Amino acid sequence: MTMTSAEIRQSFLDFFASRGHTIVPSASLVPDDDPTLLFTNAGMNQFKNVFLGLEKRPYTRAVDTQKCMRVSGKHNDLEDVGRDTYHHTFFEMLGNWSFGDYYKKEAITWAWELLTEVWKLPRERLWATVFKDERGELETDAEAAHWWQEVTDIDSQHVLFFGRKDNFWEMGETGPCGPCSEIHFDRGPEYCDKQDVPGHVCRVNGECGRFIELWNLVFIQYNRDETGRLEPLPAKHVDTGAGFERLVSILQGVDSNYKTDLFSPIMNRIQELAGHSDAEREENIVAYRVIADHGRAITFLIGDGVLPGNEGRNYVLRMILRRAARFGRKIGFQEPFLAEIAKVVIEIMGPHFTELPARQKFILETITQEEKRFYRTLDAGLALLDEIMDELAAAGETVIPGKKAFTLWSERGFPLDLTKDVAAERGFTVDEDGYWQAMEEHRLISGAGQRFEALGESEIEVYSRLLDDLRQKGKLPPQGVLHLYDGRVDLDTEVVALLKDGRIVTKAKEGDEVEVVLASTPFYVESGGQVGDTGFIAHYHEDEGEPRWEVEVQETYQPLPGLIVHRGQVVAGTPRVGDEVWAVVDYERRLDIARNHTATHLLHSELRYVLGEHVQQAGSLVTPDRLRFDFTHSAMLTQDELDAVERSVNDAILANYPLEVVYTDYHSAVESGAIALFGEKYGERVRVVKIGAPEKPFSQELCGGTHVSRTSEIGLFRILSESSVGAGVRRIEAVTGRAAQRLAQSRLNVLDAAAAYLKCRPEEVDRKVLSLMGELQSREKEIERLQRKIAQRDFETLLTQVRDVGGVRVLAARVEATNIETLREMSDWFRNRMGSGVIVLGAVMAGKPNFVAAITPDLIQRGLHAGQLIKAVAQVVGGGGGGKPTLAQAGGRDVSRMGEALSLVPDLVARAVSSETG
RNA sequence: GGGGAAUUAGCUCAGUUGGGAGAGCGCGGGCUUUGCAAGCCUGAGGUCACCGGUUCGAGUCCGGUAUUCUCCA
Repeated sequence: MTMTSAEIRQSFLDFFASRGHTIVPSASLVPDDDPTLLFTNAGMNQFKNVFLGLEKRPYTRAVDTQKCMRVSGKHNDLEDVGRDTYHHTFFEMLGNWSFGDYYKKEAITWAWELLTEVWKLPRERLWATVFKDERGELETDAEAAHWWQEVTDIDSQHVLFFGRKDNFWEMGETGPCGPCSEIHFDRGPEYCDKQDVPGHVCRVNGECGRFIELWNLVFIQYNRDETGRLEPLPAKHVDTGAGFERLVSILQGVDSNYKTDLFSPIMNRIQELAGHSDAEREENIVAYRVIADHGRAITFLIGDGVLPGNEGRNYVLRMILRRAARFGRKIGFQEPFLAEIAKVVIEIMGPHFTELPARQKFILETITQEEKRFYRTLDAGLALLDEIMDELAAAGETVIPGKKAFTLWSERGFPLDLTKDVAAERGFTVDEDGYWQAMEEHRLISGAGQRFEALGESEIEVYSRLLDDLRQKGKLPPQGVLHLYDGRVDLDTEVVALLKDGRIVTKAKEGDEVEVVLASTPFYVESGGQVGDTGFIAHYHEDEGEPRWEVEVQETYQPLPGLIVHRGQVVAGTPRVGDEVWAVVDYERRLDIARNHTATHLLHSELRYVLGEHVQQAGSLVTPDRLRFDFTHSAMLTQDELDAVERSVNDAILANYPLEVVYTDYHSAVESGAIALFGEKYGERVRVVKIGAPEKPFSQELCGGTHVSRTSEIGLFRILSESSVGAGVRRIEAVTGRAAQRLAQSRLNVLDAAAAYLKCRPEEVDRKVLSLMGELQSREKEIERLQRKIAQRDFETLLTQVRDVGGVRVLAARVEATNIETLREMSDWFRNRMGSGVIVLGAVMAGKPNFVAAITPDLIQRGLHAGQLIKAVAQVVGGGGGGKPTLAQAGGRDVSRMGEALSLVPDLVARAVSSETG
């Protein structure tokens, strides 16, 4: 009786739960607070700070299945996915963890027990590896080897020793590390894919597919310092990882991950959609695998709040999605189909990863939208490719240069295989060598940019040591600084630490910039988009009205969980560690922030009501002055929509809904309909802010921020702007309360003033302005008409100055004109009237001389050229010019010599004409 | 983080050594038709993304910024 994948996952979690482990939910695929990492790529990511000793958890034993993505680097290459049966972009990593609790004995015992007794894998097919340094520098892991023999009934011949590459695990250049012990499974000789290689012998850590690694038990016992030395750790940890998909394939007895029940429903759905026979499915198996694998990846990524975009992780998502779409096209899909694949993924994985069904509509819409975008770029690329081929065909070529093909790819995202296909239809080929050469050049130029830079660890270490120290001395409770911001704005407490210029000090003096750590604090710490509080920390002596010392707090932040730091300036006295203080928040400012924050929730709720449930928060900023709310929506909001949203928010304010804050656990909160945000990390206990009647809340969100107690306190809500942040994300900025009142007042004052100037009622200002603008426009036209009339009159008198130069009618004159267009127009009249001739007109515009020269086409053949003519004229006034043979213009600097310049024209014409005849 | 491309009328886009800002669709008015689809005539609509530089002169050349697209890491 084979187990389903869901049963296997659950049995893993249950097995360790029954041995004192806390079942921990998978962390998001988007690592928070770790800029060195594009995606969560291993089970230990979320515990990294625990291993580093920077963070404490309420448990010492944990078990989980972690969502992981590997798209580049040593572990995986996107291009390989689909070619074999076991590489994936998205996968689950099962793990059990000990944080300074049990160690090698238990880890080995339980792993063996689970594999052989619960999952009933035959022990004769299991192998274990243990660390033995090939350089002899590090200690052999005799302890692990001992326990393998002692607590398991593994065949003693099946315990092997391997060196650093396979059995020593390090997190990075420095940090926690240690030996590991791997468990391998022998799938049998029929799985060997190297049988035709001479001299090949199947073995553990060999080249072939017969032995595969099932489970890695890492024993963290050292810390590697900057000099590369290994220091034994006081607390030893266990970090294990078992690739879930591979495990399922073994337990279900299939030879490919894609044949497990994690993938086969997806593969079947692809076949159904494509209308393929079984033979056709086998022919296109690589495409099937790619679509199935990538389908899972994109579903989970979007489920964790990643949107397709053009940089960083957003770009990776787009790349994976488009790769899947491309393979889909290859096997015959003509329109977006990936949402159908995602539906199956959600069906399979939804029961355990509940964020998927909760976000289903959004996930599917996002996928289809991006797929459509991709089809559009393909269309654009096709048009461009056609153009390129047209040009080549005209030149008698049939090979598309590699560089052109690469440009299609790098600028339009148009893939090479498609270029080849389309080219072949018209009998063209592609210079692939040139393509790869261009790709290499591009890679060198753009890939030379540095990688992500690691954060300054030293700063963190100062805080980390400080926090440990304060806890040990009992200055702070185990959970750290008490954060008592909820519902209060002041409290009495004690200074437990002071920092100046990043160093721990015992006192500070007036004027110093300091960081103050208090035993408890009423200051809200920047979080969830809400800015931190400002205010004062002051030390009073009994019965004295004035404080002995006072610090003006400008910023509060949390460098580590449990540690809250107030940064500010000492405005009076000398603060000392140990002083009793009164910490008080700037109340008015806190209230302004609360108004904006509550209004943000109302806005979120109304946007979903007005625009639809696809609206998801994509970011927010709440300050005392204004609020900014980013959300997913594909189109610009119309004025009607904005009006509707603004009106509904104000209606909700007027309804004077009460607010209620409740603490509950994450799952029941989400189940009762509370909105949780993408990419946010929530603990088990969450804070829910409900607006409206408690039994039927108007809005409920998981939120740690500060709020008003009834909506009417918000006052007025007014949208300032609506704009775009990126593809599919819009931004609304708005004000409330005092800021809205100030805005309304100043706007109305301006309106009143405008009405007074216009001598009309404020309600009529827009109409009045429109009619004035209309009038202004018609007057401008009238002026233009009159100017033309004057010009025409001047032109008539000019005609009397036409001279005959060698049989050519020539007119050179200075006129009054305010723009170059008038000069051109006059030259048109001249040409129309004379039929044949040369005209050069000059006028002063903005204090500088300008010229236009025009020559009728018949005279061009006699060697005349307006451009050359005017160049010579302009030289006299210190300028230059040029143009076409028939029409040219020029400018200069010296107004006083304009007459002289124009007087040259007859001679110049005469010379040009005579050189032609002579 | 880096490379490349794009940004011109409400929309889709032309604009080739720097020298008259254009087309199609859409919109307004008029004509034709029994009516409709349409056709004909005519009109309005532009800070050529923004800022700076070169030049007598910049949609066009150079530098920077913003936004969008795209590739590499």
